[in-house]
Amino acid sequence: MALRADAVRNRAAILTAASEVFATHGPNATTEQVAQQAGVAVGTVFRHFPTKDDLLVAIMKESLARLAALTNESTLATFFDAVVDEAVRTRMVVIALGDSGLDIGDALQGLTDNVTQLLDQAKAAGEARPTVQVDEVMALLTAAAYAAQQASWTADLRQRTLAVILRGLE
Amino acid sequence: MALRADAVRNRAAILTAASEVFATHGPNATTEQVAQQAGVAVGTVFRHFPTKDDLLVAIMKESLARLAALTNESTLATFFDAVVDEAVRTRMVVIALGDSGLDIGDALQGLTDNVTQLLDQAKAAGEARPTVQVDEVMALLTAAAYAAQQASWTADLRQRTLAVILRGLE
DNA sequence: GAATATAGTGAGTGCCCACTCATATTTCAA
DNA sequence: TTGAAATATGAGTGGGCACTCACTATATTC
Repeated sequence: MALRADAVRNRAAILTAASEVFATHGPNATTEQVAQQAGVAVGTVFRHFPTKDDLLVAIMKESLARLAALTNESTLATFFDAVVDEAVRTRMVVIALGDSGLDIGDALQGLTDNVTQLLDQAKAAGEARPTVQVDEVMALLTAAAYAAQQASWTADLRQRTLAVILRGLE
Repeated sequence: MALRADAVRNRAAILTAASEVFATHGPNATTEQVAQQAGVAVGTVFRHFPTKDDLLVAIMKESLARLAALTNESTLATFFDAVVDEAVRTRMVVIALGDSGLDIGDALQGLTDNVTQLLDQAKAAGEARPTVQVDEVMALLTAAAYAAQQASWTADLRQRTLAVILRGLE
């Protein structure tokens, strides 16, 4: 057998709790806080994720996977929106897309692959000029995600800022 | 009199040291590291800047002031470049432009004022459409500064990414 | 060149937090 | 049902780091 029933349950609870706690208090939130939110002792958290960084990596990968899954049903424009949404909600993608020193290379690569397809479609639809490369798009996604974190961002400012970027890609 | 000669000297040394240390090791660098780099004891650092945050605020303000001074001799395009430069060099502007919880509101306001003028000039020169507002520009500056921090950014990627943003403003 | 205020020193203090481990509890196979 | 393997528990440990303070050193004033 693989994993005891309670272990499965707790692992899930910890991941959920970690998402909420880190989203609310940022990556400096305590492992203790996560444990409490999950209704579990600290030791349990560390059994499942030997390191706080492991926990961070886990939820960042979840986040990236969620975004990668979205590319199927998105245009470049709606995807930018989705990334910003996710960034605001989880506060983690930003670090993920960015340079965090954490090892999420593979998940990032997966996302990049999907964005490449999205970009190709956009080019075909005349929404992106042919000379645009994926790395620019990834860079702009990171940038948008980060900037969107500002407390001062209204829905309006967000819309206008993304509009500038999208117009720039055309 | 205001400040003893050695105090003036040390204060300057501490600021310089702090810039270097934080630029190299990020904002989590130790106050002890700063002291060493400045050739001074920790106590001295704390005499001048009662809090580590005070020190961070001080060098961020320097950075922002440096940028504000640049707006006179810049176009919108060269200013974007300058901001990215400063971001890469100091690693601090990013936090400054962003939402750090630190109190730099006034310095940010000063910068915003200058950028407003820059934007007006750009509009007059036909380099920015009249509907663009300053807050978008500030947001895009923040975004660019952050994205530029990625280790993976080559000069080429940077040029292409900024080009997209600038084209979007037109 | 004292006298006094001002500044510098750095070992020490307390706090926070990631991580451990001896012990208690739960699951599950037989 | 039972017992051994897997998990959970949470008080404790260690280390890092911001910040202090009793004391020493230096600058300035007259």
